Amino acid sequence: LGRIEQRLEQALDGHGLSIAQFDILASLGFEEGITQQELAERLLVTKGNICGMIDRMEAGGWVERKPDPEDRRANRLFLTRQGKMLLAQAAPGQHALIKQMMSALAPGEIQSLYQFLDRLDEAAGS
Amino acid sequence: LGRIEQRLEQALDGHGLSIAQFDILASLGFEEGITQQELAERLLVTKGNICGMIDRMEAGGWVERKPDPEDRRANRLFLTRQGKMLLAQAAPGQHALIKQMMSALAPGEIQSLYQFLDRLDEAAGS
DNA sequence: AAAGATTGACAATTCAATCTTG
DNA sequence: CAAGATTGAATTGTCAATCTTT
Repeated sequence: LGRIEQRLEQALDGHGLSIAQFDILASLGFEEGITQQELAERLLVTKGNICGMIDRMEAGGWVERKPDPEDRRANRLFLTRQGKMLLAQAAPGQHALIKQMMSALAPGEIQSLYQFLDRLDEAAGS
Repeated sequence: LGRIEQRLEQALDGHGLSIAQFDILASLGFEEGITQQELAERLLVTKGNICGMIDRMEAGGWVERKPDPEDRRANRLFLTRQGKMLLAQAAPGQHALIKQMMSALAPGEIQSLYQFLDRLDEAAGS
């Protein structure tokens, strides 16, 4: 399974992005203005991890923390114009790659694959 | 797929082992006396990673570096008695878990699953 | 006290550079 | 020079502790 990740990684490398960074850009592209805590839940990582990731990506000029006007504890996260441009450039390649790799399986096979993985995951949760 | 790894991780946690450490113990249990470079190839990680892992595991008293008598550049890796005991304690639980999770699929389904994953991996390698 | 964020210490990983030996 | 190992910096991740705000 490593080659799949490697391929996605390699495609992002041309844009100067890691997979983790792309995931954050894509998440914020889908719903802007969420808090760091919410982003951590979406991506199934810890608050501490998100905090560090956002630190670097804010320094890189791709995302912005804006104070929540109604809760002074919280930051709301937004893409900068640069971040939106970068996402627009990188996302099509990722989607194309996934589509291309998925085309190695027939639609019914994809469904079976997901079902098998779900059942394995289910068996693990006990 | 995260729950599967989590479950294996959790079972190892009781023995004070991480998955990466267990992989090294299991590798050396299977073929002792290999070099760090060889171990890196088996586990598909870098020499630098193995070097650090062995540093910590040697400090923990689980593995030993012994100088290769015929090539003064190389270290040969061995399990200590403690390492062998730890592996003997931890391995059955891992095997049982994998067997249990795999039992969620019929034999033919397992074969199909591997075939699908192989084909995805194949499609990625281009 | 609980929630949101930050920080610090550590593990595991990569890569590039270096040192020693062959 | 190439091979084996080590080291240093960087990223991504965890967890626990802390600080501010609710």
